[in-house]
Amino acid sequence: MPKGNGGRHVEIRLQPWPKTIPEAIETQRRLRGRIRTVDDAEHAVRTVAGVDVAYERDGDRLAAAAVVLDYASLEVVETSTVIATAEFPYEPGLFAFRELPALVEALRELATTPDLIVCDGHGLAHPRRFGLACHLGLLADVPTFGVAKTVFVGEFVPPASRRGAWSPLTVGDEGWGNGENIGAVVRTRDGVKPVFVSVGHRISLDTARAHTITLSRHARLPETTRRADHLSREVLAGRISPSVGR
DNA sequence: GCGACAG
DNA sequence: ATCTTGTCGC
Repeated sequence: MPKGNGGRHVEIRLQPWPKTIPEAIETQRRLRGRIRTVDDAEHAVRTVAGVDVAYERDGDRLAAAAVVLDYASLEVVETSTVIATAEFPYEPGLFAFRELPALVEALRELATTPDLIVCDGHGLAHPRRFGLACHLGLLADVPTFGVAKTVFVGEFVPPASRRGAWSPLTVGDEGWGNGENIGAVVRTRDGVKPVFVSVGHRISLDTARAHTITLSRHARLPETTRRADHLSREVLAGRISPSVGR
């Protein structure tokens, strides 16, 4: 019965977490088939969470933050932060294996299960169609999508300069419109650089794009990632104590 | 072979 | 991601 709302805690298990590049790639290939790119039957989104990780310039300490907002007011409802150590090197295409352990820890500490999670990075717009947003969506079994600041894979035509304008992000398209659509290049504010939106899990691209516009009411990036980004940096800097770790 | 490469 | 001053514009 507790689907989305009213749920108690985000339940996630990491199972044997990959330690090597080959293992990580194999894990993505094994899990990508489970991704669902359609909206859930129930649409109501009352709470939305943003997640992000801040890194120490030298050393391997990191701070992960999960911020839950009330979708309608964009007011903070709850936050959770974790100080941890980076166990996986940054590798383009495998960056979920570096950030997810800490993010999952932070999500577990939340008292409520958000109806949606917005990730800082790509979902399907990934070399193997399994970016961080897809991976987190599957592990948490919560609707997710990613909003990245730069393109990773795919081609696109710059969208018009007005807020709301967008163009498809495609791959395998040599100019004849026969490629596959892996995301959307969205202009969240008039005249700013566009962001790259792609589905994570249990959501459609159209819905993810609509949420991106709604959540980017005050800036180029969604309020969710802005809040999570800021909080993770404050915790890493020691100006705010983490709810987990020390 | 060479360069590119989410954060 | 992180390192960095000033600067242009609403």
